[in-house]
Amino acid sequence: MPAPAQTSMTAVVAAGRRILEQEGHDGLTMQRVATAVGVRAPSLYKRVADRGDLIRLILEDVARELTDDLDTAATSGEPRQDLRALATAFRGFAHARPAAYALLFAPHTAGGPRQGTIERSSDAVLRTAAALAGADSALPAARTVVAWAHGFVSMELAGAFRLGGDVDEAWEFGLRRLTHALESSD
Amino acid sequence: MPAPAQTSMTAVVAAGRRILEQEGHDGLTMQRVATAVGVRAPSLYKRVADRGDLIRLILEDVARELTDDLDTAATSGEPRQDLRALATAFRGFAHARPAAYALLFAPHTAGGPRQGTIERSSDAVLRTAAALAGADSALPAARTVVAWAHGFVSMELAGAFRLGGDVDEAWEFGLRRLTHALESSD
DNA sequence: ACCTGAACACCGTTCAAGT
DNA sequence: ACCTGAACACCGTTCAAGT
Repeated sequence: MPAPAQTSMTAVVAAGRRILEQEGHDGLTMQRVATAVGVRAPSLYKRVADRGDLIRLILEDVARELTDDLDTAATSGEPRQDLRALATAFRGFAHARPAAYALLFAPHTAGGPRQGTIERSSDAVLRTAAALAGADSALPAARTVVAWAHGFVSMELAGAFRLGGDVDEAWEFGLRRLTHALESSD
Repeated sequence: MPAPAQTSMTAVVAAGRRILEQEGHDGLTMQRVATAVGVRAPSLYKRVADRGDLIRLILEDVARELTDDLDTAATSGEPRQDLRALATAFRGFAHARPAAYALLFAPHTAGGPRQGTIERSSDAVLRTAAALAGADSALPAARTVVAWAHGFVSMELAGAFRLGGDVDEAWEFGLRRLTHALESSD
């Protein structure tokens, strides 16, 4: 006689995301997730392989959301404006979901996101980089701007800017100079 | 009758660094450190307050080492060459000690490095940034280049560059363009 | 088919007892 | 003064037993 399902993979992942953001990576325990969806911890193993698998599923979910934000942002058709919109959306996402963001760029113990997820998330940035720096330099140009944006935001979130000064001003400075740097040929 | 000391804070921190690099952050357990220095786990609490404190001590040690590397690198007096040397030293450190590097830029649960450590580590980059971008823009310019370098290296170490292409070429591209971008006034 | 309690092998940390 | 075993409150995970 089958026992009725009390939860679902979708609910488990959603609860995981909520707990990740509220309690941090270390607070994301199987027991807490289980309680949140109304079962005991062992039952979670009917939905996910293990904690690493749950984290990977959360990761895919977060990546999809960031990709949607970026795709929505880069629509002006004017490359410099698109780059600014992409950077702003990127930073906004990180500020709104710091723990999810950190997870996205953390070294992945178990495989990380699937290749398709990576490609889809890179698309808008690559298009804008190509428009600014030329098709031949699109990949290194995209890597330069993403490296800058990720480095800036992750240092900001980690509290690494501790010499005073205006952090927003440094962001604007970097964005302005980088935009210019990608445009100019060397 | 005092029991003879079997270890020291210095030895505990050194063992911690070795284990961190070999076993990763999660493998850095009190039990493993204790075994490495020849005592049982409870004895470590005579040397460090708790695991967070041990991590903070390791962090200070790692920061001092990176700072020394950077100070040694930026000595040519020619700003563009110094920037290249700083970037190369920074990336080299991260490649040689990936786990220590990740710790350095991770959000710090317990306080993080002391302010003096931060200031000393920023010095060489700030001087070079001032020489390139002018004293008024030194801080945002330094933040831009460190954000780029950290973002690049951390993505590289996390395996986030998964669209093929030459990663070294992207590093060179970014360094060249950024150097130029910091020099040009806006 | 899914859920559960019990169990196992780990953690970090505390503390009384030894020397 | 430092070291130790025992203990506590947690983890993730497995599994036999329930429905």
